Amino acid sequence: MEEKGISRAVIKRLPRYYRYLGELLEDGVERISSSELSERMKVTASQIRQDLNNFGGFGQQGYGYNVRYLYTEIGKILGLDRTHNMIIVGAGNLGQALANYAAFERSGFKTIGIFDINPVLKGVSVRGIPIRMTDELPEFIRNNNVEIATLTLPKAKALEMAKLLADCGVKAFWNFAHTDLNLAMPGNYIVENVHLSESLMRLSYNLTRYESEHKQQS
Amino acid sequence: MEEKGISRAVIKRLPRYYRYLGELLEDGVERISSSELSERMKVTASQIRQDLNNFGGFGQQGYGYNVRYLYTEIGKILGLDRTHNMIIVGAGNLGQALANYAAFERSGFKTIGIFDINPVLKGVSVRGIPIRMTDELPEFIRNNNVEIATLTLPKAKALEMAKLLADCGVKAFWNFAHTDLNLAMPGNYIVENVHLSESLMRLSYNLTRYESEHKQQS
DNA sequence: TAGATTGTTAATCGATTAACAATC
DNA sequence: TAGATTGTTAATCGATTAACAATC
Repeated sequence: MEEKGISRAVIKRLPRYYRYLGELLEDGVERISSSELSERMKVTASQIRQDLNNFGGFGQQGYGYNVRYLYTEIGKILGLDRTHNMIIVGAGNLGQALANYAAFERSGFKTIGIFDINPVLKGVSVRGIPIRMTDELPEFIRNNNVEIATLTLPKAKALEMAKLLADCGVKAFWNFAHTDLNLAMPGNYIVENVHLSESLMRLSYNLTRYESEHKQQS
Repeated sequence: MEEKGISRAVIKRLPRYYRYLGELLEDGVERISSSELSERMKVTASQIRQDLNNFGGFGQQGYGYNVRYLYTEIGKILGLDRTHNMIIVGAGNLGQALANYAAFERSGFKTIGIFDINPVLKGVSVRGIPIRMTDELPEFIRNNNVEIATLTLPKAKALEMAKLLADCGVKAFWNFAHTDLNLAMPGNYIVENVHLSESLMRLSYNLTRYESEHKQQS
């Protein structure tokens, strides 16, 4: 099961396969063929088979794929077969919303700390987790196995904070700040950017096109 | 300036150009060449020129691009030259966090209503906007020009709600529910999915690969 | 065995990069 | 004018789809 040189496009699709397989599992479906799955997901059966075969032969000729097995295997590939300790840096609205979102925990992403610079928030609890001051970060990371740092702080402070965290040994960043952290970080780190405003702009682009095509409006 | 058949890949990059140009503008940079911009953004100059030329010749040979002009033009393409009225359906943590996020408003996305089914939230205000009950939605949409509906509600209720909103005339959906709304909606609608859990899984995938490559850990 | 469906190779398509003539 | 840099065509690269032999 040597995985190397898997294309970004394939990786991007994996979580979606995982979601669909989870739903099939909930529905009690035991087996599924690539063509059945392709119909549900609106992708080609060819693509499904190509994608999965990057990681190994999970199917069986003449039968298809066992849903539970495939679900489990994709889960392993995605690293969902174990717990990842996460901290949230920036306890504003978005940071607190993410901390409150229990579904991540079910997938193994455990929020073990929330940090902010605002002294007003000191000691305030979110889902049982007290908000700590950012100056406590180095010690906290030393005493806890922090794998992922979620950055929900203003762009101006995000890079500096990421560098500090990197120095403390954090390897992975889930970045909500409006900046390309991956380009600015010296060294080898995992950065996943979530740029909500860019998502909204794409929506706006498509809406604008749509409206100019259907201008039967008043 | 006929725009048609612009590839999804190009559209995905547009907001990023817009962001970088905005920063250049803030820094007082007047003109920039594709090669200078390519260095900052870590893409090829060729790609920048190709991308921009999908929409028109914004540059000048021997000079480059005027930052302010290009910024404005891309803004127009993205539909940021006017206001878009938005409602948020689902006033949980994420819905409230998005409502509180003032930066969207600066880009022209104006939250004019927040809705939930939970009677406890009735009348609670978020950034001056009272949370209304979802049964008021049809009338609200009739009386207000609602272009975009942000869906921050559980997956189980998202599709039903989207259909109701569509019937009321809402054309665009910013969907945070864990479901592929675009595939499930009958008819022609604009759907932009934000699947945070899938983003986190991609992070986890990359982290897992990274750790298995650097297993000098205890 | 016959039928079904995978795994995989080959063909196609689309997106990115390179090159350069046009032109400011 | 000479130098710079675009706009655009051509070449390359990578990703998707089609086809089919392998095999359950």
